[in-house]
Amino acid sequence: MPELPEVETVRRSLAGRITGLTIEKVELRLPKIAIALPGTLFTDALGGRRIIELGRRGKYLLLHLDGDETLVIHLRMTGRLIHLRPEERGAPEPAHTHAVFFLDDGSLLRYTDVRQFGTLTLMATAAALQQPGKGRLGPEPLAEDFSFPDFRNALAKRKTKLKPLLLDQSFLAGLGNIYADEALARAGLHPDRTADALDDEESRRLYDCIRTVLQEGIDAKGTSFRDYVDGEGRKGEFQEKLWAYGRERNPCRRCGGEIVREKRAGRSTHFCPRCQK
DNA sequence: ACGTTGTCCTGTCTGC
DNA sequence: TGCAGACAGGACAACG
Repeated sequence: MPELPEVETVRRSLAGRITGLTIEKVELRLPKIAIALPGTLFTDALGGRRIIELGRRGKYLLLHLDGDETLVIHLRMTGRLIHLRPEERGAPEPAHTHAVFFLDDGSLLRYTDVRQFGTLTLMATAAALQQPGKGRLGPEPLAEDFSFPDFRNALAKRKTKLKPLLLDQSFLAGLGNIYADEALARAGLHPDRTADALDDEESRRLYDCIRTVLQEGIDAKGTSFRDYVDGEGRKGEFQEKLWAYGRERNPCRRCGGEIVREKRAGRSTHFCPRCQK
């Protein structure tokens, strides 16, 4: 599941390969995944556009194009964006390839998605930077201006439990099920704790652990628990460093207690009942 | 404001 | 072994 560290890794792996190239043609095999500006055809709108820069906001990958428009890509769970150099473009096309971008250096960008949940949306760059999805996005957890006092104040305003709160993209952008569980595990906080009941020290731990776990995820080039690979088709390594996610019935790395997996808000939630209080 | 459920989708796993 | 059903989940809508 591409979360912030995975999307950032895709961004970095693609940036050096496709920045500055022009999209000559797009083949869209599954039209429902693509959304263009009203009254325009997605494939027509992208042809001839130059890729200026690759950005990211939360879990959204942003391909900034000339003409002040941006292709907003959300990979959801199983989306993949793989770049093939000119000499690699004969490689067999994977199943579930929904869009192919032909670039002017002879290379290809293939978009595949088994579950068809991901989306490609073309919109004005200003709109993409402000709000790439339907709802408002919360702060970027790794940005310099994401301060502890702000986070502490935001926590104090919310009566909801930590697990659903961390998954709420309007509260904080970029955490998904894996990194939410990891941040809570590292912070030693129970997923059912109520946000406004955290004291200063606990809030500080959560703030620090969210940032640490995301940065370590990026450093390890993402978590390849099931499907995820970067823009060059490479798996990440953070799955080897997880404390909680996917480790049910295994010993807690901090206290040796048994990690459990229980449903919270419809999602599997992994934690150590002994040391996450 | 908060919590839950349903929707989308298909590959993989589980149970009989 | 084969098949049916459950499960995985990010964003969003709808409802209580």
